[in-house]
Amino acid sequence: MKPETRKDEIIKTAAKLFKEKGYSAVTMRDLATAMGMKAASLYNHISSKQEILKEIIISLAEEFTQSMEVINSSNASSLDKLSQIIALHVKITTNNTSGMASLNNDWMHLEDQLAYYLKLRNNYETIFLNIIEEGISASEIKNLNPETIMFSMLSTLRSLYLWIPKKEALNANDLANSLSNILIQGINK
Amino acid sequence: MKPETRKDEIIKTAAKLFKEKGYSAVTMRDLATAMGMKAASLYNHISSKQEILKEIIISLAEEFTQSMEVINSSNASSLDKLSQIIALHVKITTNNTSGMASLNNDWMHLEDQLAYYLKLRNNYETIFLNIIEEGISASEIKNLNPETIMFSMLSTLRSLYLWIPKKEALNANDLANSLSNILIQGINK
DNA sequence: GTCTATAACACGATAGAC
DNA sequence: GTCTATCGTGTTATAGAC
Repeated sequence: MKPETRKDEIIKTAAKLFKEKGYSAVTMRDLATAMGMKAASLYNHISSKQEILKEIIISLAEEFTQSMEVINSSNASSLDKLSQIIALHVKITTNNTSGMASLNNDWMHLEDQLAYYLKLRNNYETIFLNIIEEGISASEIKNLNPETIMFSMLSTLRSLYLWIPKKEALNANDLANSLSNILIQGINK
Repeated sequence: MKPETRKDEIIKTAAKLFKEKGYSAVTMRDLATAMGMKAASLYNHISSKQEILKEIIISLAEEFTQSMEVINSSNASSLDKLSQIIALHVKITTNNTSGMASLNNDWMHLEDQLAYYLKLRNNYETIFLNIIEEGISASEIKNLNPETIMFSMLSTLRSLYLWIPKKEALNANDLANSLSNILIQGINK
C-alpha cells in the first residue's frame, strides 16, 4: 500500500466539502480551514482548485469505464452483466462516497478535462444500453424501451452516494443483492 | 390565467441557468445577460439572488407535499398510490424541468428557508415510506426493505429532470405508465 | 425600469519571509 | 511546508441620473 500523501488528504477533504455544498460554493479558504492550514499553504501540494476537481472526477470515471469494459467482454448473460454493474456501483460508491457526489454534480465545472469526461461517460452509457438491448433480443429482459430501463437503473445507481452513508449497517454484498432484486424483479408481489 | 410578470421571467431564466451550472456558479451578471439587461436592473424586480432560489424551490416543495397528502388520503391501494406518485413526479417535472434541477441540487444553498424545506421533504418521504409499508402489510408489495424500495423509486423520480428534456417525443402519460411498469413490475421477463 | 458608477467584500492565486 | 501580506479580479448589492 502506498502511504497517503498530503495531496491525497487535500483531495479527500475537498471531496467531502464538495459533496456538502458543491465545487463552486467551496472556497480554498474553506478547504484550508478543514485541513487546519492557511489557503496559501495548499498551493505547495496542488496547483489549482481545478486540479483537485480533475483528480476526483477523472480517476472515478476511468475506473467505471475500465470495469464496464471488463464486465461487457465476459460471456455472462445480460441479466448477470446488469447485476455485475449494480455491484460495481455499490463497491465504488462505498469506497468513495464523496467523490461520487462530485462525479455526479460537479462534472460541468471541469475545464480542460470536460470533453474527456464526456467521452468516458458516453462510452459507459453506450455499453450499458447495448447490454440491455442484447437482453431484450435474447428474451431475458422485457421488451420495454431500453433507454427508459437504463435511465431508471442509472438514476438509482448514481444516487447511491446519497444513501449509502445513512445505511452503514448494510454491507456492500447485501445491498447489491437487494438492489438487483428490486431493479430487475420489481416490487409487485 | 395571470400574465407572466417580469419577476416570473427572471425566476424562470434563473432556474434554467441554475440547472446548467448550479446556483453558486451563476452570477447576477450571467442572469442579467440572459435577460438582456444589466445586473443592477434585476434588483427592480427581485430583492436578492437568494430570493430567486427560494421562489424556485419552496413553491415546488409545497406542491409536492400538498399533492402527496391528497394521494395518501384516498382509499386507493398502495400500488395505485405509488403509480399516482410516479405520475405526479412526471407531471411536475414536465412542467418545470429547470426548477426540479434546483430543487434537487441547490436546496442546501437556501438560507432562511432551509429548515422549512427540510421539514417539507421529510414529511414527503415519511408519507412515501408509509405507503410502501402498508403495501407490504397488505401483501401487495414484496417483503423487501421499505427504505431500499423508496430509495430506488425516489432516485429515478428525482432524476427525471435530466431525462425528460431529451425525450420530448414521449408524452407524460406514456412515460408515467412505462415507469410504473418498470419500477413496480421489474424488467425480468 | 434601465442605466452607469461604485461600495464593500470574497475569490483564486502568488511572493517572499521564516 | 507553512506563514503573512497582497495582487488582481469577480461578487452581490446600492445610489442616483435619466
